[in-house]
Amino acid sequence: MKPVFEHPWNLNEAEALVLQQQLAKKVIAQDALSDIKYIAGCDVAYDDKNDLQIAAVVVLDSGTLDVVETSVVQDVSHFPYIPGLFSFRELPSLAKALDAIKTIPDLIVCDGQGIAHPRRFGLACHLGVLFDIPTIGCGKTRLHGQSVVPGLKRGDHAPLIDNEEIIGNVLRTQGNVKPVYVSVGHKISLKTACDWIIKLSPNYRLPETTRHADHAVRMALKRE
DNA sequence: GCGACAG
DNA sequence: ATCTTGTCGC
Repeated sequence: MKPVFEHPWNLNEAEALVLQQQLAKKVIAQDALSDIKYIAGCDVAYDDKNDLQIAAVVVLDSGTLDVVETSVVQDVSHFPYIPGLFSFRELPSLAKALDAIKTIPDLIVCDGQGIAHPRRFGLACHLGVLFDIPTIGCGKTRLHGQSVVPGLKRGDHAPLIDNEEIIGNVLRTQGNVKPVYVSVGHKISLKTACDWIIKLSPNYRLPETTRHADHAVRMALKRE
C-alpha cells in the first residue's frame, strides 16, 4: 500500500515543525471506518550505532487475532529522535514496510501517540493522514497532557487532558497492570479506539498488534 | 533557570 | 529505543 500524497523526509527540525502543523489540520477525530476485517500493528527497532532501523507491519484477522501477513524491512535513520517530532524518525521505514504489505489493513495500531501530542499530531496521526487510513495511537508512556490514575480493573480509564481538552485516555487493559495511553490517530473516535484496544488485549498489557510487531523487529534485529 | 520529554 | 542480573511467579 502507498501513501495518498508525498512530502519530503529530508527536513531539518524547523521545517518538520512547519509541515507538522500543516498536516495536523487534516486529522479527522471521528469514526469514518468501514468493516474492520484486518488490523495491523507496527513497530521499529534500532541497531547499535543507531543509524539503522528495522520496521515491521503485522496484519491480524480482527476476529481471531491470528497473524495473516508480516512485512519486515531495513532502512537508514533520516531524522533524530526529537520528542514531538517522532513520526519524522519512524515513518520513512514504516512506509517502506507498508509498501510491501499485500493485505490492506482497515485499521492500524501505532506504538506511540495520536493526538495526545503538543500539536495534536503524533505518529498515529501522521501515518493515518499520509495513507488515508484509520489509526489508533497506543503508547506505553505519556508524552503530553495530564490525567488522574484510572481504576484498577480491566477497561477502567481516565481522560488525558490538555487545556480543558480531552486528548486521549489512560486505559487499563489488564487488571492491576500499568495502563496504556490511547488517543485518536485518524478517522476514528476515542471511544471506538479504546474498544478496539481492549479487544486486542485479551491477555497482556499491550495489544496483540503491537506485541507481534515488536516481536518481529526484535527478531530481525537479532539476526544482524 | 527548572522540569518534561512517544520510541 | 537500548544497555543489563537476578528474581519472583504461574
